Amino acid sequence: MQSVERAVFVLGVLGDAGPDGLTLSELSRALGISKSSAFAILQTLLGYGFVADSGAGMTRRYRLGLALARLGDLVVSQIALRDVALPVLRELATGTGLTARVAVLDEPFVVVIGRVAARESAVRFATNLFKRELMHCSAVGKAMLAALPEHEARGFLLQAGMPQKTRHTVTDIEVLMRELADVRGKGYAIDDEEDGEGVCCIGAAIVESGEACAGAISVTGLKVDIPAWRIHQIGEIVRDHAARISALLADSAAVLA
Amino acid sequence: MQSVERAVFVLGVLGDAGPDGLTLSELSRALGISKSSAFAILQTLLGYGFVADSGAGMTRRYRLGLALARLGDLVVSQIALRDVALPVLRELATGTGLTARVAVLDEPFVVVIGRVAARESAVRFATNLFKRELMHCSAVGKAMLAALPEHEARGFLLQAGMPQKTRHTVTDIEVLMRELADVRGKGYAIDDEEDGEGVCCIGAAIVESGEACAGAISVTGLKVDIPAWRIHQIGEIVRDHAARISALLADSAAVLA
DNA sequence: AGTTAGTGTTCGGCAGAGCAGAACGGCATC
DNA sequence: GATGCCGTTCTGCTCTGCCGAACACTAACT
Repeated sequence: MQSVERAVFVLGVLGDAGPDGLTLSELSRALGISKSSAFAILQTLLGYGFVADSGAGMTRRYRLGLALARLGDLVVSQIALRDVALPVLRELATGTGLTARVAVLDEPFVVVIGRVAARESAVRFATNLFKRELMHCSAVGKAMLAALPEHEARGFLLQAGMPQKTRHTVTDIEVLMRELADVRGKGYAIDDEEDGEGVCCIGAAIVESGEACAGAISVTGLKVDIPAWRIHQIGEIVRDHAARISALLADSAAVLA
Repeated sequence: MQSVERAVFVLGVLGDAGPDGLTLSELSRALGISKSSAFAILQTLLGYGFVADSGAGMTRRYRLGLALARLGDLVVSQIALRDVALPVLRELATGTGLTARVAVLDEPFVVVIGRVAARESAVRFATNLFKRELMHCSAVGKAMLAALPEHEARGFLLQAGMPQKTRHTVTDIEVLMRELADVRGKGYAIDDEEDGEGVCCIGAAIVESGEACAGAISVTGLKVDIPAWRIHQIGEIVRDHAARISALLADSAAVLA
């Protein structure tokens, strides 16, 4: 569906453009389509608030509209896991002094849906929320892969690919599958500078009442702040908090039933 | 642009449908279009994460996807006013014991972009964030209307209409314009059960360094908790907090320049 | 088991939606 | 005044995206 596809691209480009937005001509050039086509799409999206125009006379600029904020808020509020996990994450963050995060599966990717920064953390981990991230080089991703049936895990890795993000990234699928067996044994996964240089994460999966994997949590810190001897200790803490979230999730599901 | 319009409608009904989503047939009936058309649109949106499918074999269910959360988050983060206002709103909420909110103008409507609930508030004001609301029956709306040039204010009211939401709603434009003159004099606007029965709001506009109106803030409480003699006192507090936000906003703009 | 009503998915043919390109009217800057 | 570049409008051609029907399948009754 070409026309819808183009509309999606428009939103993507406007999103990257920042608060000042783009002019029609810039947009049409960025998309490689004619001005008139871009104009028609913009007018439609404008009518429903998906884009907004800074109506300053001529050389009007277009940016993302508030209707997207509304829909986005709706999506977030529909994720039961988020509300359940955030209070526990706060404890986890203060307990370990690290930044804590929750993520869910978005078919071949993981998406971080919540974050609690550590009070004392010197560094801000400004990872962008709600963005699709690769599974093979993050603690949440590997924790989920380990919790999934093996053929599904393989399928996701094949779909998304395993690009080398740092020199520590595991790019061989068989090596990773062996690591996942180890993760299953220990109950937590480690990302040792595999996504970002100098950054280390430890994560554990959340399982929905014996069923499928519902998500995962992790703590993030600088490699310097996480010496080898603390890893196992932190791993067990993360695993236990994940288990508590799993239990809470089962309870809240039971209330609804 | 019909095709894009339909895609927007798809997102709209999926949003209303809740976390469980809809099946393809339900969706096509709700939209009044053929199954095959709805299918094509869904496949396109699915590819970019705007919708997600609970891939359970047959009778697959579609719901809003996380890409919308990403874009929504982007939109929110692009609103400079929000970050500036929220700390001040916290003070306002604790100071008055009422729920505080920030809103911006979305051409003929207002949109609440932030909220700080009062600690002790017995009632939860679960007004939905980021939703377009009418200007003529809210404190933030009237505060903005008063801060705008009169012809613009009239234009917005005509575009959006002035439906009667409660028996206290002002539905006559001339009556409202006279009230706006009073608002300009006092520096704050009152919504006295004009939007919801028993609910009372007091708001003030935020002006961007002498320029156009950048937004507005308000406090919300039950009519019972806001006796007549407190209104003026609260109004002045709200006005002063709005002025502080205006000043902070000018500072942050100056830093960028 | 057989029937029926529901599902999601695919295919083809027709029509009109949406494409590009050119033309128009304003606002700048040179 | 001339020259770019802006957003917007128009027109005709073409290919997109529409619908209806057919298909594979599940689930619930009979």
